[in-house]
Amino acid sequence: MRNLTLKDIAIALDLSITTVSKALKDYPDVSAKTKAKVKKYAQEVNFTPNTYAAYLRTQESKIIGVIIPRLNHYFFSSVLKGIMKAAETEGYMVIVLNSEESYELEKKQINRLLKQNVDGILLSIADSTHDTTHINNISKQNIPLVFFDKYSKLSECSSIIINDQNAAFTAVEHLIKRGKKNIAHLRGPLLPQNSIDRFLGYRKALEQYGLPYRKEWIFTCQDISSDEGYAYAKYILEKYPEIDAIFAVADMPAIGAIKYLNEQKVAIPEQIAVMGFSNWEISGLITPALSTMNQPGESMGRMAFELFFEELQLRKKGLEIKHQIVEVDTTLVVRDST
Amino acid sequence: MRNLTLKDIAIALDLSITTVSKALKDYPDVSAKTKAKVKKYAQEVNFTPNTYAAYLRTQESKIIGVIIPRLNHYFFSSVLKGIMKAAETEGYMVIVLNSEESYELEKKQINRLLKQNVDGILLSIADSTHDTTHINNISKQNIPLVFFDKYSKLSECSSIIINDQNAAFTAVEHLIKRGKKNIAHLRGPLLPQNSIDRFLGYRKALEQYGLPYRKEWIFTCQDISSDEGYAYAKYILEKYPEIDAIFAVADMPAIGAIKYLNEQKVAIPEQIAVMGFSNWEISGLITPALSTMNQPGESMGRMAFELFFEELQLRKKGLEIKHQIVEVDTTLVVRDST
DNA sequence: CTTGCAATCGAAATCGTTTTCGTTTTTGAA
DNA sequence: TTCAAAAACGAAAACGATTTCGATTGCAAG
Repeated sequence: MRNLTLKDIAIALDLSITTVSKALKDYPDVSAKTKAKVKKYAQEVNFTPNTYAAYLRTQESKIIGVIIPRLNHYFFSSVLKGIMKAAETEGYMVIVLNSEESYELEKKQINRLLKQNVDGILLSIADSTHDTTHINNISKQNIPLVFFDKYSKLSECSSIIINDQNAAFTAVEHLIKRGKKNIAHLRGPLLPQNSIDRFLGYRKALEQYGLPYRKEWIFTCQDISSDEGYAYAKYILEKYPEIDAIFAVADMPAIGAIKYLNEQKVAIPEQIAVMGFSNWEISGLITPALSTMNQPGESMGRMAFELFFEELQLRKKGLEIKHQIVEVDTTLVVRDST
Repeated sequence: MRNLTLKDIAIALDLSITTVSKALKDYPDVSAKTKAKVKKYAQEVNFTPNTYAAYLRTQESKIIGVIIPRLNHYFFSSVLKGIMKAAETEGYMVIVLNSEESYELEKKQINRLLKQNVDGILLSIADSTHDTTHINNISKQNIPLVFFDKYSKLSECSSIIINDQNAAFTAVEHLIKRGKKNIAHLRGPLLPQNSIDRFLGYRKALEQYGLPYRKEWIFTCQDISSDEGYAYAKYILEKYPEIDAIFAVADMPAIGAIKYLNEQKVAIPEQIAVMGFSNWEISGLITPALSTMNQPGESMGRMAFELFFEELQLRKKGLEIKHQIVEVDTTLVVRDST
């Protein structure tokens, strides 16, 4: 039982393939009567045109590609969910690829998508990506590219991001307002822009409130893992007992830190407050519940798709494409850890 | 800069399209010299055949579809990761769709994939799926279907699953060996087989160790959420203070229960032990760390793809297809909550 | 009864690859 | 030198949809 074709319908209704095709696409040179007949029949037999065959003429695959740096990761899978939901409403399929935060793999996955002739690429760049020539290849193939969350300032294209610096500022400001004066920062890797911006927001808050910035209180989480948070909390407690708050680049290291502090029966937030970033589902469920900055993954995903879709329409109409950089609001979520 | 075609190569090397195509596919009626020349050039210009055009002849899209009931869910996104990695090694792309545990949406997504002419479908059925006619449509289209984790006994096809009943038995047995005698069960919804089997495993363990089975100690988590675990823990503490252990159908309800017990300063595991199921990344990070049954998501994903791939090879060769049901081992992970 | 003009319809080319089958070239033996 | 067989290549037809452009029909005006 294979899928039906235009030919099947044409034979059944004693029409030409051409007329059937045109009737279904509301061409003006098909009579209303014929259109109705064809549409009714197509509906009955549940006909939809073969997308691969259509691609050959239209060069539109109705498939987009999404490259994600981490898959089993609450924030990114939320974004993915938003992308998929939005894509569905416009009849697009989503091919998902994983870069595993690796520059090499990211390059490879981009090439795979270009070879696949997807209609667009949604990308969150890997932590280890240090140049963007592979990304610029996408523009050469003339297909829309949209960044979400992790972007590159070197490539000019539409992006859906948060203001990491402001969000980090708000987070650290919150710790300061809680009376904390010696605030450590578990920062992310050195390359990605969001990791840099969060660090800058942290430093700006210290400055603005007249607190000293101490380089040795910055700890780099290469993998942004809970293990690193755990290990750094141990180190902090032993080496810098004066530290009274930790601002982590993400929820995972924060949760790792809390894990260690709990084991050592350190009072949270009284002795050490802990602040995360992203608002993972789990962050409200640990004890004490983690204060964090909420980053609306699903709606970021939806908007990423919409940016792609708008750009595609402009391209189809041959209009000038104006890249949009959309900043989504983050919100402070105060729980028990601060 | 569009992608190159066979025609471009043919012109460049002054050959026919036919010969180029055959050279690249190692047909015997092309001379070794020509083959070498064509392959070298194709390599240089980084040629790969257009998959959509190839589909038209071969009816192979080199795309598979995966339908997942929940996306931002550690276990399922781990499975997805495994599927994608395996697919990549065989040159397959993966279209991901979300059923949101909804029967209606699952039906719709299956139809979308059939219309897309994917080469196979990997499916974990939704909790609310109560009949399987939509699933049987897949076999009618004659494309391979593989279940992972949540399967249906009504549809005969290859599956990669765990032995939920045995795993649940092991979990409850562990609680009993810890000296617990009044064990409640936060079960999953009524329909899905895994939820039923875990319940049966629970009951079997009670029986085998001579503990009474009490119907009122079974609590149903419709959404398998932490909120439900939280609420049931409250209810249990108030209504059945004699209960000394909780076995949850999944980690999330278990974590919710622990959240409440922590708030009430209930000693875990002394007063009440808590056992989860799945071994989410987070379950080792909460306090107290959650004991659970490990369910190897990523390798289940890999194996699901392999089952699809094997079946595809058999179909291509016209051989008889034998459906395989593969049971993956689960392991008891003992942490601090039991 | 023509002629002109809409209104409808359909033939055919096209997209890029695969594959069948026929054509040309080469080779080796007579 | 000739001829048959083997080796190497290419023409052309598919796959299914889209779209251009030409063909047909119907109808009203001249």
